[in-house]
Amino acid sequence: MKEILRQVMSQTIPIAQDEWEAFEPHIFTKTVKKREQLIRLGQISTEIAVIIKGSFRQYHIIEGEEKTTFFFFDNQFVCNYESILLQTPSNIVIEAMEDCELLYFKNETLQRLYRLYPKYEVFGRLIAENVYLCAMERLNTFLLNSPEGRYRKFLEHHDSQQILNRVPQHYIASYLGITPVSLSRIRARVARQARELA
Amino acid sequence: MKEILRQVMSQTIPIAQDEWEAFEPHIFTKTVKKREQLIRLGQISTEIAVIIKGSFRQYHIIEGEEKTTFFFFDNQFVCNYESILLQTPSNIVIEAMEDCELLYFKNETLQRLYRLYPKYEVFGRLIAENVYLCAMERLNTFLLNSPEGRYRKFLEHHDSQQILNRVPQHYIASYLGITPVSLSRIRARVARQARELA
DNA sequence: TGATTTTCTTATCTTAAGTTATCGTTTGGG
DNA sequence: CCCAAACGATAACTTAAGATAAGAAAATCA
Repeated sequence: MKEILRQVMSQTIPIAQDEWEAFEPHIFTKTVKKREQLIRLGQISTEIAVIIKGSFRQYHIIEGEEKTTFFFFDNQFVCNYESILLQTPSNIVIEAMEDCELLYFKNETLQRLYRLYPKYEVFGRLIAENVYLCAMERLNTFLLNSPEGRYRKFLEHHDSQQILNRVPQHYIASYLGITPVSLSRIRARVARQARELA
Repeated sequence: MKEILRQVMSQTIPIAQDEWEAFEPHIFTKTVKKREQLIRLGQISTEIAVIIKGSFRQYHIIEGEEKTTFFFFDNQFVCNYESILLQTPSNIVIEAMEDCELLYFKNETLQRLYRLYPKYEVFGRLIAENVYLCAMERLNTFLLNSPEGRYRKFLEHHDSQQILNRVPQHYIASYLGITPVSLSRIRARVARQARELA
């Protein structure tokens, strides 16, 4: 089971046996039931997890409203990266959308590995670089596309599978920075245009 | 002069004398005239620069239109981080808004330092983490605020000084993801509301 | 300096998103 | 199994942003 984490990590950089053995004992498992919160408001994050099974959404609470800003799926890391990096209280909630199984480890474990094995420092950098690239790609969809354009891109990117069928539509609307009503209209418009083409 | 780079770097992590001496000979200076391009479309980036004096804007070209997506000012790093990380041709232009003086070094120099001194690897990670946090903060203004809200935040954040007086307004509009006309209206609205309060 | 270009504002019109409400449908809990 | 709550589509209305154009002010430059 823990091997899954090693596999996920190996997507960025291969981990040697001795490096893995230093890490392995500090990896634990956890299950989170649907609607349970993995990250709570105001809590300083200390753990980094990988999703074995299930999915999460991240949301801000703005004037009493939940604004869904991110999704996490199988084989992805979940954590409040900002809270971990800055050691500040979380301004977001991360909540299970399905029953989930996780592997997790303490950030202090990672920090220790940074000092013991240069490889992990490289790993840490590659993760940060990767996460940056994702954030920029997302930011660009806002800078360069209209709401309808964002929805179309979203469809291309997450083609039917994963997200689309597992995530309530009003969460997706929030993710795209629009209201549920607006997304519903955009969907109708896009579907109509597709029909007219055929 | 090169000391400025050391100071900027020291904001993330202190650089020891021997570490600095390994780096220093590989730092060069460059001047860029207003409207000259530091990063060109399609070019694979190899250099990382720090602005001693002046400012740049970054833009995409979408259907013949320039969409300004970022600004760079004094004491900031300028580079096409994405192109450097992925070794892909640049899909953006970075252009001087004023006559600029720069320090710069080759990415390969940094890569070599990564291998020679663990400290630089840490530096690389901290930069990536930092840049990620900035991207997220920017993304959140789109997810959580309306165009008017984004303009208000922008005002708070860059309070009169720096940007506001050095940057043409239609670049700022683009940066906020709206048209120049729309920004002009928002400004009129905000100004009117401020007057009504007084 | 004078001419040209760029920049910003303003107005009009169009389009699309926000708001609120209604109505089936689905989901989930008791 | 039933009831309440959540969800999605749709409609009516309001609000604001996009597109286009015109004119004034500022910056550029020859």
